[in-house]
Formats: sequence, structure tokens, C-alpha cells
Amino acid sequence: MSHTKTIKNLIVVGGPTGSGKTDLAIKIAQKFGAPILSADSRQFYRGMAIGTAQPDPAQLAAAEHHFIACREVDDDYTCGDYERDALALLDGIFTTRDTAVAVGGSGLYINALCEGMDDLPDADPELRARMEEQWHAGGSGQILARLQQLDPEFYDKVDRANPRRVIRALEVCIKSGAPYSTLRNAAPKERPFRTMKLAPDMPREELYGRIDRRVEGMMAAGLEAEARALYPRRALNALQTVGYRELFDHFDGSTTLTEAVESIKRNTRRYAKRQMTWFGRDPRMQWFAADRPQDALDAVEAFILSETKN
RNA sequence: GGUGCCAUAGCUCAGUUGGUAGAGCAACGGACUGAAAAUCCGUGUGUCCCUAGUUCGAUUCUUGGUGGCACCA
Repeated sequence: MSHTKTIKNLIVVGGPTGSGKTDLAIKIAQKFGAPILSADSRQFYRGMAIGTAQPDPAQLAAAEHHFIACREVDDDYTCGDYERDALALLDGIFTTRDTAVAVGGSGLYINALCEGMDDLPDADPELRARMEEQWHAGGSGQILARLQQLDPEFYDKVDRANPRRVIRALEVCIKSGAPYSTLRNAAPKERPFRTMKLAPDMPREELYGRIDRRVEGMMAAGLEAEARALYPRRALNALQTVGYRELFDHFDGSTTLTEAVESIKRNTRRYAKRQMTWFGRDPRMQWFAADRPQDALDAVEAFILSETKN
């Protein structure tokens, strides 16, 4: 009495911040009885509910949510951890259900989940800190020379002005004993599910208006107090986040509250632009008019009913 | 009402001894495989308020407007 194995579906909702991803994801989840996984590198953290626009209690009650407020701000959590944890969670979900939704603005995390990361060594915080310090003390030339020696191929194509790229590459070379470029193949990994990627689309001007209003709403909801509570731990990676850094500067006394709020709006717009660049280059991303969620729902239904492998 | 000052990029302003202009911020484009709401790279987008003169040539000088600011009435 065995039946054909059902195809499993992961519906990915990406797109810029403030475009209505959360609401669209809930609509999809409700229509298809699917749980939601956050793919947002900042909504993972407790204590950052307002500033990262985590789903509110009503939204949390409207669908099954995962990866929201599940880590402490002093946890080091990376896209590699996320790939592992999300795949494990989906394994369980797909034993009883056919469809899940992943929603978030962190393009790298979505890639990790859908296509996978190459098998590379983890970060070495001590090594990193040392190289970072050297870089900023004027020693970037030596770091670059070392990379050129250990991985000339990557040295040629890396953005040499970007310490993150250069230091990470060198870190991998040192820890693995092999050139970084030989460890990367960027081949999409096999997944036990097929994926559909969609994102809400709207005129730039409208998105910026929504961002401004959302920032005002965050302030009204108590963002300042939320940031104040995290101020002592401002150096943590989790707090290198739009909405907090600007308020920390204000707490330092270097800006007025009004200036801080304007900065948050501006930096959120810049963040949205970077997200649009990232998602815009993904050929599989389908953009739907944000004010026509039914179009997206119809497309998701057609995808789920289709027999296409991917 | 009179006098003076100002009018140049989305904003604040610089500048051209007459040869159609450039800074900051904003904005825009891009990169990005274990920090990714991070990190980094690139781009000037302009009836130089309008009008009529002078001139080979006016954003620049002159006339007259318009708008703004200040002071005097």
C-alpha cells in the first residue's frame, strides 16, 4: 500500500525590507497550511522585536513561525548554521506536510538554504580580529601580499578594497591549507524539495514612503527603549543593525534623536537598495505587484499543483 | 512704499577677471559563499529665476521684471 512520494515545496518570499514580505508569507501559509521559516539574519534575535520588524503577536498567531527570536544577541550565528538548522527543521516538517514558506530579506541566507554553501572552514574570530586590526593599522598591503601568495587566482578577482572579502579568503587559506578559490565550486546542492522564489514589487517612491512610515511606527512602538536596553552590548555583531546603531550614536551624545531617526530612514533605504540589487540578479526570482497578492497566491498554487521537478 | 542683499544640482552652497559649471549631503548603479540589516566599489543627475540689451560668445556685465530675506518708513 505504498503511494507515490509527494513532491515537497519550499516557497521563498524575498524582496526589500518594508515591501510586505511578512504579510504575503502569512497569506501563503494560511492558504496552503504551511509553516513559515524566517530567513532574516536579524529577526533570529531576542530583544530586537521592534527594530527588526519581527512578526507581531497577531501575525505570529496567524501561522506557524520558526526562527523568530530564537537566539540571544551574543550568539554567533552564521549562514552556515542557518543552512544546517533550516534543513533539519524542513526534514521534520516535510514528514507531515508538503509545503513550507521561507521569508526574509537576507539574500545570503536564502541562498544557503536553497542552493547550499560550499564546505569551507568556519570563522576563526581570533585570526580575524588580528588581521582586521592589522588592516586598519595600515597593514592591508601585507595581508594582500599574503593572499596573493596563497591564492593568486582569487587575489586577481577579489575586491581588494574590501577587508571582509580579503580577510575571509586568507582565513580560509590558512585554516584549510588550500587556496580559497579551489574550495569554492558554487554548484547548487541537491535538496529534497523544489523551490519557487517570489518577491513583492512596488514603485521605489512608494517603498520609501512605507519605510519612512514604518520607522516612525517603530519609534512610536518603543524602539528607543529597546535600543537602550541593548546599548551595553552594542559591539556584538547582532547589533550591527540599522535602527540600533543610529540610536547608539544618539545615546553617545553625537546626534540628536531627530537626526538619529532620519539616519535610520536613510540607512533603511540604502539597505533596501542593496537587497534589490541582490534579489534582482537572481534569475529565478519572480516579482509580483505588492498590491495584488492574489496574483502571487495563484502562482504559488499553480506551482504546487504542477508536476515539474523544478 | 524706499533702500540693500540674494536667486546655480533634490537640499545647503562654491564658482566662472565673459568661452554653457563643482563640492558636501541626498539620490542612483553595482559587487558580495560562515560578520550579510554586514562590508566594499562606481556615477553629476543642471533652461546657472525670467526678459531685453552689450558682445563673436552672457550663468557671469547692463536694463526692466518676478520671488525671497534684511533694514528704513
